[in-house]
Amino acid sequence: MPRTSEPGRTVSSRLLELLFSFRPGRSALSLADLVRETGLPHATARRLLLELQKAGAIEKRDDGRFTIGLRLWQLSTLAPRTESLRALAQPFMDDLYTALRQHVQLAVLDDDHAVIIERRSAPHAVELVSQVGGRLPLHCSGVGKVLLSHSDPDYIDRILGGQLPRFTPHTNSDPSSLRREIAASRTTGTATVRGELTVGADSVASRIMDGDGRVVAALSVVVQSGSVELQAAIPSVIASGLGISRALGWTPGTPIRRGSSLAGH
Amino acid sequence: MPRTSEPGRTVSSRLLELLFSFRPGRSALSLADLVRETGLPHATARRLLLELQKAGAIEKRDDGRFTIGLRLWQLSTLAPRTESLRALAQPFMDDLYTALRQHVQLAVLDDDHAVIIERRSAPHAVELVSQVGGRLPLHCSGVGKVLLSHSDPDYIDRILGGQLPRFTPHTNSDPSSLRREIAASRTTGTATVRGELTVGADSVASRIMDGDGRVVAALSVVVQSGSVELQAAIPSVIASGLGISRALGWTPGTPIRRGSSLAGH
DNA sequence: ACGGGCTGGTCGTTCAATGAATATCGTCTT
DNA sequence: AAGACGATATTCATTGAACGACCAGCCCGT
Repeated sequence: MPRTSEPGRTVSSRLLELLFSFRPGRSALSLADLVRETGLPHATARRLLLELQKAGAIEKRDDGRFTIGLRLWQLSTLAPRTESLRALAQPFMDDLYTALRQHVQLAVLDDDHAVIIERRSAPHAVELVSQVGGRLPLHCSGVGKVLLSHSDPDYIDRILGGQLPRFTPHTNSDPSSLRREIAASRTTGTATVRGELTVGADSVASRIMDGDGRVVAALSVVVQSGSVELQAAIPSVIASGLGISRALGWTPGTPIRRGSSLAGH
Repeated sequence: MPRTSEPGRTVSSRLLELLFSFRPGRSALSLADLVRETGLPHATARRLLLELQKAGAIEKRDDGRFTIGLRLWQLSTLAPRTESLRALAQPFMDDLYTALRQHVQLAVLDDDHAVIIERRSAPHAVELVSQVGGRLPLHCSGVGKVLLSHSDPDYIDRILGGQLPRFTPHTNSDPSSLRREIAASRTTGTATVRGELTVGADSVASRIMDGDGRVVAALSVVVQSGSVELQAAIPSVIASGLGISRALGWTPGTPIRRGSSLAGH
């Protein structure tokens, strides 16, 4: 007797679950991998994967493993808040990188995390945890604090009231202390972290506004602890952030608004 | 009595059809737009769109229109032949751009087209038809000719035997003439086009090899007709292409193979 | 007030989706 | 060589999830 599956699971949900099984570090998955990941029966997974493949959403490599397809990548270039922002920000990031020779990151808010949408990487600088497309926690990353501090109060409450995992001994996981930091970040438009996410990595971030004054992104520089005086990097990050904001149509007179946090969940 | 729909159309196909309705220039679609585009009934389209939204594949803007979601963009960063290739190629493209101050494009082969996966754009250079994520025809673009010439003979036959649309009076749509060009391109590793795709735009392209000697991409420079002597740009494009190839693990001794054309269809 | 275009929601019918079972292939192990 | 294993393919009777006609608001411009 078939129909063993839990009800409420739609075809679409299974299809999307298969798609989103691909993660950084697990970007080439075999049928068996996907079955393990999703818990779907072989036959079901295979059928759905063939449909995904036919549409070009995924591709099958010579070794039988599946990878994300180029058609899906093309689709993703249509995502707002990435391609246009990236294109505008690139020259500024190049300049900032040239000036400092340190990691430069651009991130936006999504679903309780800061998502890195562009980076300039120094080959021999600190090793970083995440790559383009990766996610950073809001409470202990430079870009995260900046983005969080310019969100809705409700959203801030939810984040600070939830899990605040500690990544290093320096991670600040105290809600009231964080709340003070957030308040300060909202007035200055910047935030700094010292070894809170990765031991030996410090970061300074600054906000980026669109033409309506909404904080839509954050720009940061990550340096090895002690290699560069972080304070000295702040003005350049602020200036570059303002430059990108200007390119987005923002002018110094425009009042700065909280970003529409697109609250996840 | 429902069930009017043509049989053979699966849920998955409808879901993917909705997703792939998003195109450059049509990147924010309302429910009604998507219904028109796909021919699905309102209710069906809405149900599927809600599932896509729940999974984060698409997002709903304040005005009710749907756009590609950030989660989907994150997924796409896992696509092979894009992110890794882009990251490696970027410095070389920067250098080439600095040297020439002209459009620089990086493209790979997919489904009968050359797909642009990265670009450096000169603000005041020729207006180009396509953007990052866009597609170029194989028979009348620089990158297209290079990629085509390093494909399987069967694939070349299929392309040259199919439709060869003419975009300008200079478009070469004669199969036998194109075959000679392709053969030449295969020996030199480069190709030039003069106003074949866009009037007033000339282009020169060079191949890029991976560690196994497979031609996996093509690099091109696009200039306004007459503004720069195209011949003069060729050496720099070749050198940059070789630089990227070296970064991919290729060494001059490695024999050059036809790329695995991932034949569409 | 009215029509047209849009989004949001309901519900009985039915066919596409399901997954246990089986086949097949390649690769180790004994 | 035989057997065990893990993987990818393929089949098919059963059934509940997907379907879409229909209806209800809502916001326009007229």
